[in-house]
Amino acid sequence: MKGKTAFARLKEQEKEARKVLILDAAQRVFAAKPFGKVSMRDIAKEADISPPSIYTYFSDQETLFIEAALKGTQDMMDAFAATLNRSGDFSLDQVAETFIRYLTEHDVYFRMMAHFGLHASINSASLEKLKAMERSALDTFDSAFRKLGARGDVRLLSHTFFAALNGILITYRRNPGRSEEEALAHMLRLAKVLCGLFSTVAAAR
Amino acid sequence: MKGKTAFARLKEQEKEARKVLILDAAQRVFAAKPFGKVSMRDIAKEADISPPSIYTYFSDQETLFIEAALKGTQDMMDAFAATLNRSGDFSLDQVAETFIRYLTEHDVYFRMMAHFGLHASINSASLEKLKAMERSALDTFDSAFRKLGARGDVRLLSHTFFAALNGILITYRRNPGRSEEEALAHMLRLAKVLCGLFSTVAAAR
DNA sequence: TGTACATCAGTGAACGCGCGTTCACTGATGTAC
DNA sequence: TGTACATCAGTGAACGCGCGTTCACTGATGTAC
Repeated sequence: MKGKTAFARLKEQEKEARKVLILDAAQRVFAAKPFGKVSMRDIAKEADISPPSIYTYFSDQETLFIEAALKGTQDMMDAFAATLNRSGDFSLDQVAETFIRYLTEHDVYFRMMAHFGLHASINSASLEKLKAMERSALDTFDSAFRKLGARGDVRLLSHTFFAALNGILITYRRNPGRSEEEALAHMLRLAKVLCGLFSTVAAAR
Repeated sequence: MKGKTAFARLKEQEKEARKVLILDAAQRVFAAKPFGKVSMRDIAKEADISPPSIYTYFSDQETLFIEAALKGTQDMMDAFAATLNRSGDFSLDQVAETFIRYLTEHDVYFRMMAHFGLHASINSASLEKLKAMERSALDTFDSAFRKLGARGDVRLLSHTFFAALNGILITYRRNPGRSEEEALAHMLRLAKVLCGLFSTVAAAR
């Protein structure tokens, strides 16, 4: 009995590992083309398996896409937090700049989040994961505001700040006619303006 | 000769009118389903013509979609300006609230703009139109900031403000688990926070 | 250890579908004489 | 005014394609005795 369950557990782990391989392949495909143009065949090819194999691990396309997007977003938040920890600087300016830089460099994740924002249709388990990630980002902003001396309803400031950063990205990330560096420079400039506003007011509270 | 050109002109006008009918039908379809799921057959059906007929007026799908999105966005900006003019109130608060309310109620247009921001691939004539529209929105913000007493580089403030409002919309427009009214209320609350920040700083300059 | 059977990840081929677009044709309207 | 011809918006049917997904099968691995 015990041997059997151990064996079953091992098998499950293997299966889980192969799921992750497929999810990673999916993310590489998403990085290369718009969400709506990614096919099961694309992902299978990238993962080096046949298209039907995918159905051993995911019941259908939607499930795979949502899991991939969630994992991608989670990976992004982890990397974002790691970068901040490495720098040791949690000032509002630093957080904002890291956020903008990070999402500009890895814009797959930004497109994923934007996709959720635009066409949200998601089950409650996935939703909970997504909310948990947003919460962790907001916590980071909260502590930056507290450091600035803000008191009271810091969360509302964090919501606004988070939304504003997202807005800078969606509005100016693709600034046609300008180079990517110019677009990035513009976004960082706007983020600085934003930080200036928030700092003044947060400190004044 | 003169009769002939007059006739030709009339014909052209008719053709233009029928183009507009198709574009309007397209907009109604876009309002009902996500951008990526709209087909030529959908639009033909809505316009009450056969799918091949569309090709008399538009060379291909991409051309039709871009023209529809541009017309839609233009119509939106016109209606936005008209609403502001009707109220006669160009304060920052009023402009922001109208912007949020307008794009929440007619979210086709917001999705169109977001689509441009995400998957921008557009020719230079269309690009120029789009930029002109953005400029007109920014002008509105500029004058609101001037009214607040801001001097100097008002445009940078307008860019930031515009981006931040877009961000509030994309981040909280679809807040799953909350009703539409609650989402709207939250967005208006954040917009107020934003206006507070901008007002303080603009006035202090 | 050897053999018959069970399990199950993985596959090539195929199915049915909806898509953008083309084609050959129609039929209404305008033109020429 | 009547007739033969030209123009052109509009159409039903069809083409070719890529898609998500299913199916019957294979072949490797594990199990039972």
